[in-house]
Order: sequence, then structure tokens, then C-alpha cells
Amino acid sequence: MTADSANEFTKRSFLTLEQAIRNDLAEGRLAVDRRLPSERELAERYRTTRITLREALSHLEMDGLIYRENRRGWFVSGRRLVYNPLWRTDFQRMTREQHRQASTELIEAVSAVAPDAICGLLEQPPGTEFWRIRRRRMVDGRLVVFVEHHLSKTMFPDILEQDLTGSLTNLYREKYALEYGDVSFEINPIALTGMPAAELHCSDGTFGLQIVRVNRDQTGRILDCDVEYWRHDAVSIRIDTRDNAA
Amino acid sequence: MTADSANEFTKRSFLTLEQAIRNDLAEGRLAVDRRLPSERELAERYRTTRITLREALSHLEMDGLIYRENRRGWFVSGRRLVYNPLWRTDFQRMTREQHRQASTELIEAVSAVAPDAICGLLEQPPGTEFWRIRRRRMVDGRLVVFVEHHLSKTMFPDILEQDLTGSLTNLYREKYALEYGDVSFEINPIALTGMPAAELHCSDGTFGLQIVRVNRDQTGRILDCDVEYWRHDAVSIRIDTRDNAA
DNA sequence: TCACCTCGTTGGTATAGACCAGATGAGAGG
DNA sequence: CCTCTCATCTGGTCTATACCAACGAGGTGA
Repeated sequence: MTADSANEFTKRSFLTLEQAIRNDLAEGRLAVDRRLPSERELAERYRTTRITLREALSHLEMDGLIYRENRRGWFVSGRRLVYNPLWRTDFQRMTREQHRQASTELIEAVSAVAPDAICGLLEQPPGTEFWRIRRRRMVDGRLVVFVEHHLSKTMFPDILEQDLTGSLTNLYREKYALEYGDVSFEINPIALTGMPAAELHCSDGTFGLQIVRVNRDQTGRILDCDVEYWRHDAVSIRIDTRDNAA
Repeated sequence: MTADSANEFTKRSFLTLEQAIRNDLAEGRLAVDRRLPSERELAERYRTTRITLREALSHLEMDGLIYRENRRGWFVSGRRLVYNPLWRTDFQRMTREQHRQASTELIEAVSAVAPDAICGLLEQPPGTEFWRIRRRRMVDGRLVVFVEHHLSKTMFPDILEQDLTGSLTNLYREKYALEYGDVSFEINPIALTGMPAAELHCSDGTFGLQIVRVNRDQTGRILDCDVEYWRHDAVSIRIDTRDNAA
């Protein structure tokens, strides 16, 4: 690279830089989930500093083209998982229908006092104990969502003895004869911190989507409340009232 | 401030810094939509550099506590507007029900070829011309969303002669006797760039939510397609199937 | 064979200083 | 009184450099 071409970068060089990486991604020179070269190497290659380089990478991250794993590096994002929070379908089936492979990992399953906000959503007094099930899920080998379920201890007295790495939907149906009915949920764009960030291996403060869902059975009784924390680049929320009419 | 207390900031000082600003916000020392002191002033006050200061501010921005306007400064975020993309309610009414004040500004209303993706959603061949209406909306005086509507030219031949700063929902009903029926939409977390960023007065690359919505009338005919770009900290998506059953 | 430790590399965070371009407000001119 | 111009301030971007802590690979010892 000559001094002249380096000069092209003098103003808003991170844009050029960003575009260069965009091209590499678009033309498939970088495969999905593959790690990018180290920041120092990229900075040198584009004749800039790490600060500027990281500025460009942040933009690409916000745009969902790349993601990073805490202290491990930057990786190429795959296509987004299409997710309809209104569907009763379980995660495994949903991913299979999109020709993708999912897996679930149980982090903990204990009895615990739910935060006041959760108790409120579950229409119970503050300080109520619930089963708290924490899990995380992967799609095509990548960690994409951390989920915290809060369930009634009286409705599901022995649920901790079941296999909790599978679908709770199926457990409800098969063991407790409960079907999903109405659902309500809330989507908030937030920064991932603390446990969700740690479990998803992303650095504290990474952008994410929080989805809080309250599920009811066919008679309107509240079944449980899920709090999901998604890597923002891994998901696309899609809802069609025609699908949910039935 | 002594040299000793400055040393407390030597490691991950942006966290301390972040917490300090969080406290200021929580205790109301900074009012909603009020401008924060300049970056240089804050950096000096917290005895750090602008880079580090901006790191802390970015975290708060991602968490939705503050937002920035391009080259104008940082401001305190208000509470999120609760938004249900399934409702037929118009924007004005929705905000009024939440005791907030809304206004709409027309940016342009022209005939234009829609991008291929939009033509696809509207079930028309690529290259089809539609009315393209661009608007932006404020809540309590703050710009929160940029919207691009694409409508059929044959269904609404004279819509450009109407008042386009009000509710399109109402126009459909009153002038064309059309009611909303099914709706489908998609939510994507993305980086705001180009026109949406410029119209929302946010710097290129600011994080936002894109909501693409396709509206149908009571007979299932496609009415229009809206592409909305929201400031991420200004909105909370909330849906309850019990509300939409009727 | 496997647990443990060491060490190089990487990302995470920080300092110090600089210039540019857009936004703003005060002052000049009509 | 209004409009236009210009200096000033602010955020936006950049260079150059440094240290720390975590990750991972490879070697060591039980």
C-alpha cells in the first residue's frame, strides 16, 4: 500500500475501513462464525490505530454483521433466527423448521424468591418463591439466548425431577396436561450485563434484546414467566396475525 | 479531589464513572430531556479523558438512560413509549392514552419505485411505483421515530391531496372506507444510518429498532407497508393476545 | 493419561493531545 | 426588527502508546 492510498483514509477512515470489511463479508471471504484476524493485525493491515479500528468494528457489530465473544475476538454473524414469541412451538422445532440446529444447556434449577417485578407479572405478592430455571441456548453452535423461567411451585411440584434441557412446552403438555393459551410479552432493547452477559460470553455492556413473556394455559391461568436475553444480531422478531388467528 | 481519590479510578474507571452518572439520573439531579454537561467538562470533572468518558456514556446510551443528538450533546432519556404494532390505534391516540404528547412532521410525499424487498412484501413485481410518504414523529418534543410508508397508487389515487400529518388509519377509514384487518411485522435491531439517522438527528451508526409492518384491510387485501426506525431507548414493544383477540 | 502451570497473544481499558465539521449564539448590516 | 455572517464551542474522529487480565496453547509433573 502506498502513501497515497493511505491518505484516502485520513478522513472518517473508519467508514472506508467499515466498507472494506463489509465487502469481505458480502463476498464471503469470511465465513459465518469464523474469527476475524486480531485487532492489532487488522489495524496494521488498514494502516490505522486500534481505537479507530474498534470504532469500525463496533459499527459492524451494531449492524449485526459481526459479534464478539468476551476476550476471544470478533466473529462473523450468521443469518438471524426468525422468532415469533406468540407461537407455542418449542425451540427445537422452531429451529429445525428453519434448517438450523439448536441445543439447550441447563444452568440451574432452584427455588428462589422472584424479583418484585416478576411477582407482579405472575400476579403474586412480592416475595413469593417460584421455581427458577436458568438455561442458555445455542443455534448452530453459537450461544444466542439466556433464559430465566419462573414457574409456580404449586402447579409444578415435581418439575425439577424432569429433564429440563428439553422443551418446557412439551413437559407442560405431557406431564401436566396443560396447553398454552394467551401470551403477553414485552420487548426491550437493553445492554447485557451481569449473569446474562457472562453466560452468553459477551462483554459487559454488549447490546441485546430482552423479551419478557407471560404464558397462560387454555383457561387463562398464568403458567410461567420467561425472561429472555438475546444477542441482538442473532434474532429477528416476526409476527403475523394470520398465523395466530387459529 | 486529591491524588488518592483519583487513583480509585485507575482501573475500569468508566464503571465508577458510569455509576456516578447513573446515580445522578436516579436521584433526579438531571431532568428528562435535559442536556448533560459537555464531554470535555465531564471528563475534567471525573478526572479522565474524553475517550474513557465516551465509553461510559456509550454504556448508558445502550442501556437507554441517555441519548445523544448529532453534534449537539447528550440528553437524559424519558420513559419508554409502550407500543403495540398490532393495534389499529393511531399514533396520536396511543400517546394520549399514555399521557404523552405527540406530533408528526411530513418530510415528503412522492411517487417512487420501491426497493425490491418492499415490492416483495407488497406482493408486487420489482420496480413497481408506490406513493412514498416519509414522516417523523415526536413524543413530548423529542424525535423518536422516522417512518416510511409505501401505499398502492391505484388504491389511493388522491391521497397526496389529503392532510398527511395526521393519522393514515383515520384517512383510510374516512376517505376510503377501509379498515385494518390482519397485520404482519418484523422487528430488527439495527444501526441507524443515512436518512433515518439524519432525520432523527442522531449520528450515523446509532443503535435503533427497525419495524417493518404490512397492513391488510378487512378482506385481506394489502393496504400498505410501513418501515419504522425507532430510537431504541424511546420504545418498549408490548403485545398481549388477550387485547388482540377481539 | 490427565491435571496443572506457564507464557504468549488478544481484547479491555487507559492517557494525552490534535484537527475537523456542524451547531449555536452574538454581533453586524440591511 | 429581521437576516446574515462569523467566532466559538461541541461532538466526531484520529494518532500513538501503554498496561492489565483473561484466554488458549503447549509444556510439565504426578
